[in-house]
Amino acid sequence: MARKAILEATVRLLERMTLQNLAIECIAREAGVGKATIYRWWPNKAAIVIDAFFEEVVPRTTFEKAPTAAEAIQRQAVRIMKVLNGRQGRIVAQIIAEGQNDPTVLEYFRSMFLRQRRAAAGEIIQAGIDSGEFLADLDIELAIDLIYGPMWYRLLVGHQPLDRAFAETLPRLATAAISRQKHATD
Amino acid sequence: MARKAILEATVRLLERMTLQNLAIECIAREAGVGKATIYRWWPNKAAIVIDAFFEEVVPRTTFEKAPTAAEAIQRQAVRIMKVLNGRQGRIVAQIIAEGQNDPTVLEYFRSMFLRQRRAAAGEIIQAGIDSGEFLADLDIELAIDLIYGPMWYRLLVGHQPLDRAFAETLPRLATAAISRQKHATD
Amino acid sequence: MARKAILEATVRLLERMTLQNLAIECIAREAGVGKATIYRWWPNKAAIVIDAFFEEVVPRTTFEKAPTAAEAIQRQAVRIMKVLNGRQGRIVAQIIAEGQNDPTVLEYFRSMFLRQRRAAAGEIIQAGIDSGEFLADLDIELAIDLIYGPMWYRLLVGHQPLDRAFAETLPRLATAAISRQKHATD
Amino acid sequence: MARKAILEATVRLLERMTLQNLAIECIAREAGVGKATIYRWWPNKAAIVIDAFFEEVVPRTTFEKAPTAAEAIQRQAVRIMKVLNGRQGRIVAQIIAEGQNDPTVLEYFRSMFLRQRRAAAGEIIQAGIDSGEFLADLDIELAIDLIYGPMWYRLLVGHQPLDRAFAETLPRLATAAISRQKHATD
DNA sequence: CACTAAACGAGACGGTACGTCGAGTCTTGGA
DNA sequence: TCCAAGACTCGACGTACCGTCTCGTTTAGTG
Repeated sequence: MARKAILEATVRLLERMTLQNLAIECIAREAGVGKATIYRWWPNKAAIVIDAFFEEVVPRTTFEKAPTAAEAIQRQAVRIMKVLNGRQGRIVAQIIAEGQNDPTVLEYFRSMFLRQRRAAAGEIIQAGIDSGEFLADLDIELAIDLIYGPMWYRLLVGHQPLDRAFAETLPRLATAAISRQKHATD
Repeated sequence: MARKAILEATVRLLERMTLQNLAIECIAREAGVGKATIYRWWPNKAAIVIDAFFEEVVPRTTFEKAPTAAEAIQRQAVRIMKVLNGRQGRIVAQIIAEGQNDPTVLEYFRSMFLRQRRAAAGEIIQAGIDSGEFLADLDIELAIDLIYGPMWYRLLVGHQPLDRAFAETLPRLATAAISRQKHATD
Repeated sequence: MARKAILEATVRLLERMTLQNLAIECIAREAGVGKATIYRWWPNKAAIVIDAFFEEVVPRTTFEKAPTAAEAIQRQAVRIMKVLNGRQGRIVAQIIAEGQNDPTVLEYFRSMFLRQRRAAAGEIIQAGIDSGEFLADLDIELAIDLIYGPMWYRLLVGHQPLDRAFAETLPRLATAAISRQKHATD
Repeated sequence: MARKAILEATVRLLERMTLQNLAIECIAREAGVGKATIYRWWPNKAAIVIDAFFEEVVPRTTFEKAPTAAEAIQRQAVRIMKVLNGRQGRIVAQIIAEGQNDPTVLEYFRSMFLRQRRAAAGEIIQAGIDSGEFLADLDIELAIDLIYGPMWYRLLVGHQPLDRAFAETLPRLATAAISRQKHATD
């Protein structure tokens, strides 16, 4: 099957070059495949990369059990940050970059990557609300953005590192913001 | 001066097309200028756009006086969000996108745009710390990211709108997280 | 039978496009046939066209009786010219064009189309020689070329039209050249 | 100048391959030139070949002085046939072939190659008419076709060789057809 | 009458070339 | 002397067909 060869070639090439420089002709050559075959199956470069990325690279990082919702979030955040901090983070960043010029890329990225993760995070937060740990009238979407937004910000703008200190302090502050205790004193 | 004609042409063209599609040949034609002249003055497309953007477009949005630091942040956040939500937001997003493939673009963007804004925000937060409004041991950089990160996240990933509700709730939650009161009950 | 569908599709397509533009994929689609089936039966495009052309289109124009050989030639020339002057002429021209790059096409064309016609013309001329109408030592092949060459020349090069005046004057001059004495003294 | 390199490369390549197989990419590579440069100056392959052919290859074969018009034609015919019989003949044949699918090619060919030659031949014939050697009411265009048509016919259809016998007998017969009286009856 | 083998449609596949676009460099002619 | 104008090489784009090659699926012909 050509599909597999193409995705593997893409992964191989992404280790050496950026998505921007990654020509479709390059993938075709590396995979030993005709360009037409690629265009038959994918509408654009980013779609290939997203497929390649998520079929072969991404570990399906999920939330693990934890005593409190805040604790679960904390652990997940550390794990996600580790991923974003490496080569995979660079790839995701470039997919988002590509998406700024092509809304379908962004949509594809959201549906392949973001949706599940945000849904999972949403469940944890909902559980926290139900247990009285988090604010009752919390906007869940906003809560998720509060936790993960700063990570993406640093990943994409690069003004500060995605280091261990950040990985630990950020979710602590963010979960504090949405906890009931804080609301009582507000 | 050719420089001015080029920047003006760039601004004019950016109203009609994306940074990605904006060819240097296009700018040269629009400005009535030789391509070589452009290359003499700027290393790449994004540099032109950043110059054009910040010389002619961006209003130097600053913090206004407010009774509390939280209040000042709140107002500034609303104002920034309005900018990001329009055409200028799309341009900034595309500059950041360009930056994913070229670190110098990102660095140029940070030094031209981000640095001052973050410094200004930092001063407000520092004032809040000094007045006892915010946590004494606060990591200022992280505090700034907590406030603005979610905005950039939504701007760049587009999973949720940058609407009025978001503009008001986000800074409230974020400043709550860094306020002393919350720390006391934690 | 697929063969018939293919030839009919070819004829149909040739009414709309040139042989050059006639893709085998096109024929396959139009005929509702797999490409492999076409390749099973014909070595190349021109072979299909020649078959299609001679099975379905060409009327087997033959010489009719006439009082003199010159007269027979005259009538046949007029009839042939009429054929060459229309769509069929264009197709033949394109077959010959195709033949410039593939000798087998040319050979196939000669054996399918030219041979019989030249043989028939040769018989008439031979009869004219035998009857003393034409020169005794006449090179028959050359005589045929003298009569038909100018027609093909105009068909293929298009510098002058294949009109009625040409159709009548050409064979008169040509047969005069090969007659023992000139007919009209002009 | 790129133009020269392109034409030279074309000539070089035509010694190894047919016009049909001659890809523009090939010419560009051989000439060390960008494809765009070729497209800037020529509308299609055949136009390049025609230019290349007539700038660098074709000797400007002209009529030489001769005692009679028939004699002048005879000599010129032999010379032309020599040219058509070799590699140059193959190239011209392929240009005409190309022309069957693109009228502009044919027109370009006529204006670059045919026009002058036919005009020169026309002058000789006119001189023959004026001197009383040829028929007074002769259609000159047709006369030219009568002489050269058979050559092109053989060149393009290949049913008979363009040999010495043909080269000598053809113009003799053809000029006889247009003479006021037959010379020798041979 | 069932079974097999061929011929078949559909279309994926690796290729080659197409004609276009823009990048970034280099040359020229007029102001 | 400077610079617009634009020619130049280069490389990738996305498309069109090429001719080859599986795939099932008809469809005959034979056993």
